[in-house]
Amino acid sequence: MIADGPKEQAKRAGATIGEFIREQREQAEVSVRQLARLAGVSNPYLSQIERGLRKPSAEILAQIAKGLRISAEQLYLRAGILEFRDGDPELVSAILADEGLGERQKQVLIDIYESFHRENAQLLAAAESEAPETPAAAVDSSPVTTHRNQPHPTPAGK
Amino acid sequence: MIADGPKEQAKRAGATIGEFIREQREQAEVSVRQLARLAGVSNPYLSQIERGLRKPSAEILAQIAKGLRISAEQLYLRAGILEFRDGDPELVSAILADEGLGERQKQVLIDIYESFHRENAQLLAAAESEAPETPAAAVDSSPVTTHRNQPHPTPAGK
DNA sequence: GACTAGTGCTAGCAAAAGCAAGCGCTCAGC
DNA sequence: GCTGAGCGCTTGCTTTTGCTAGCACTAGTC
Repeated sequence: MIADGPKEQAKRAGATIGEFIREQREQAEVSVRQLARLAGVSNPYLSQIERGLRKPSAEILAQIAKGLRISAEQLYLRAGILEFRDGDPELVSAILADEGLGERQKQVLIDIYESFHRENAQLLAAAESEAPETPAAAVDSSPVTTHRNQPHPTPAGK
Repeated sequence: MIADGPKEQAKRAGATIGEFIREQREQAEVSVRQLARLAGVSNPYLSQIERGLRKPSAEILAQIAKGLRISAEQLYLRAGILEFRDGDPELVSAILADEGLGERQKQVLIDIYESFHRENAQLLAAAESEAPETPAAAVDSSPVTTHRNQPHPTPAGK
């Protein structure tokens, strides 16, 4: 499962996963201590993880994911525990092809997906017009801000 | 992600994963030393894992999976690192890989997708229990008659 | 019998993971 | 000024992980 060079992979993963956790934490606008408390890990250890000084176990990653309110798989992917699965170029097509969903459920999912995309695109455009000298920062901060403001649709499809 | 009682879960996982690895090894008719060599871990450590004396990291599990020629995800599931997911694991991966979404938006989509699947599974079960004498009518009225993929994630072995 | 090859496991150790205690710093309030 | 609260990080410790060296045992060959 580990493609090649477990040591190199782990080293790259160490830098990647720590940066990713920090990004998510900053987007959520919580401090190291706050996230550590939410996640149930020690704050020095979280700090070390973010700086790539430690390689956390899957269990710790799951706890951090819980604190960040994201799925553990996302952290596993970036930590190299799971592999990205290529193959589906179009998410909409994949949704439509899923035989475990009713047609209306498919439409609900597609609508939500597309509305997320539209909002992200609008925020990205607005951020670029406001801050043309820092486009990376604008991209990083936009999706979470949008998600916060968007009311959750209830899964009512039948 | 960890459902309940991380300590109890880990303890049960310790017994479960070790027994599972031993079963797979015995089915493959290889010795502890042979599998250890194939997997690139020490044979005493593999023996300890099988007997539940140690809790191996995801990296070690991935190596053992490679030696057993099974997917690492199977071992992760039994070790409690991954949880079973409703629906198509490839669709979940596609959502996670979509770069036009924020991480929390991805989580929202996955949650909704899974809840749809659970609803459909329940409706399918109810339809099958209600209409044993008219199977054709039950098939027509159910939103989804067949589910292509099993709830298990597909093996990612390469 | 001795020897070899293989078996699973014990014991002890080094390295790594994860933690608690505490540091120096910044900021707000008095 | 002082104090308290919060910040991220350092340090040292305990526990856990994963390993090496080696043991006792079995089976086969001479």
